[in-house]
Amino acid sequence: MPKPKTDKSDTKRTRQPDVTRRNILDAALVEFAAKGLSGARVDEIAARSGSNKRMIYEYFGNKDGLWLTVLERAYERMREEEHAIDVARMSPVEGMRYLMEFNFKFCSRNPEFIALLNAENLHKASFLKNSKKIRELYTPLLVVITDLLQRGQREGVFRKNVDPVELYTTIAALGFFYFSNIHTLSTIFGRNLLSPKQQKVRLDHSIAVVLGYLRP
Amino acid sequence: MPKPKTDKSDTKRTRQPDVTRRNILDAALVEFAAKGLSGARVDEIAARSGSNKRMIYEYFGNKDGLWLTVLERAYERMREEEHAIDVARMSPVEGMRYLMEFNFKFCSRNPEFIALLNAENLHKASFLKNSKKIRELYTPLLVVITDLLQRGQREGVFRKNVDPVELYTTIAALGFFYFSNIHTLSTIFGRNLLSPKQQKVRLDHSIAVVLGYLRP
DNA sequence: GAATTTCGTAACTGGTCAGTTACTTCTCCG
DNA sequence: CGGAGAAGTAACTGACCAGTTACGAAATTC
Repeated sequence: MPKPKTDKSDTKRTRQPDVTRRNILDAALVEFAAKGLSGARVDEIAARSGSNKRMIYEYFGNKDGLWLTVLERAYERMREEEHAIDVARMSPVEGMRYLMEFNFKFCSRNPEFIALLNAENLHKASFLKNSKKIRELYTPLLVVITDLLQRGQREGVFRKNVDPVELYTTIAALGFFYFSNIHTLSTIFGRNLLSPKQQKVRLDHSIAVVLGYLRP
Repeated sequence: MPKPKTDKSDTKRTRQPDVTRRNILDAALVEFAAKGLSGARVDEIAARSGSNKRMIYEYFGNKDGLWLTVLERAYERMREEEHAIDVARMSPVEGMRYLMEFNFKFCSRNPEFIALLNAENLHKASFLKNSKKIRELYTPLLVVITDLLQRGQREGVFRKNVDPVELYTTIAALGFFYFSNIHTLSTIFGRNLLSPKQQKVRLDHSIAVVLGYLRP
């Protein structure tokens, strides 16, 4: 037995500070999203990350620092995905439809993002307000919407005098709210709103609302 | 001095279990809304209520029991306010406009309700699901919307084939989301969305979206 | 007005948890 | 190699907190 190196799984055991860092952030995202800031347990995050408490405090200072980093990272990810959107070649109506679908499905496949935002709003966005990165994350979706609106108005397929920020908020609301409140809504309506079928119904309706509104 | 009765403020000091109960619930609403379930402190609730811990455990069993009661009470209040709505004499368009305004302003003036619902959704509505009262609280707003839709369709001022549940969800979303995410949105947009001016802009836009969609 | 029940107070208990520390083990680099 | 420093471990600390208890004070009832 010259070099057993490690008893653990056969992952290579070289130094990878950035991998460890990422593992911690991944674990923290899950834990924070499931239990909120005060409900989350640092020990649990350490265990789940495969790393340990000491590293968490080494990299992130304290629980709050970890929270802020997780939050910023979640926004960054969303921004990255949004950047990949290209509706320049689509017709305004087509583009708007695509945009709403993207937003809706993003919410559907990122429930942790929803939970994180809700928790941050509970704290009156006090962490986000102190973030240095926050100014960069003005969402690109807004730019795309503005462009679509202008083209649609020029072509006469959209009504005039639509404020892009308001429309953006409306689109965000139509996606976000459904998933944010999906458990209480499911309980009250006695339906499982998480089912793909119900999700499709909801998305179709949302698109119909916005496109119906945008008619000249 | 025949009967000084109490050294405290001149509130009467007779036995009033229901008043004490209500005071506790009021205090709990504030604390829970501000800090969530796990963040809230029972000691703080006891202090704020003017009563004490012992009474809390006497009336509500434990922290979770208190949470559920607070939640049910919040829903009941909403239902009561909704019951007072009477749009029977309004035109469909007028009625719909009034309904959206009511919903929006209810969210505006009940931020604790918003916070409570978000916290409950974080817990996957596990408390609400176990509530015996839950079946009663199918919101009356839904009935009113159904009626308005039918009348509007008969009169030819609303489009056909609108699902009342979907429209209800949309209206709820347009009010709820804005206030639920008001802190992160304010931070990202760099505006104070809590200001009455911004609120009016938002409400007007929301109404325009729904009425615009409903056009035949 | 005594007995009984309700209400209030404050100290206590047992457990939890964020953050620290002392110490060991591994990895990297010259 | 071998030394320096990074990564890992686990025990520890001190604060906090949900829930309990023991006891006293007040109020209702008969």
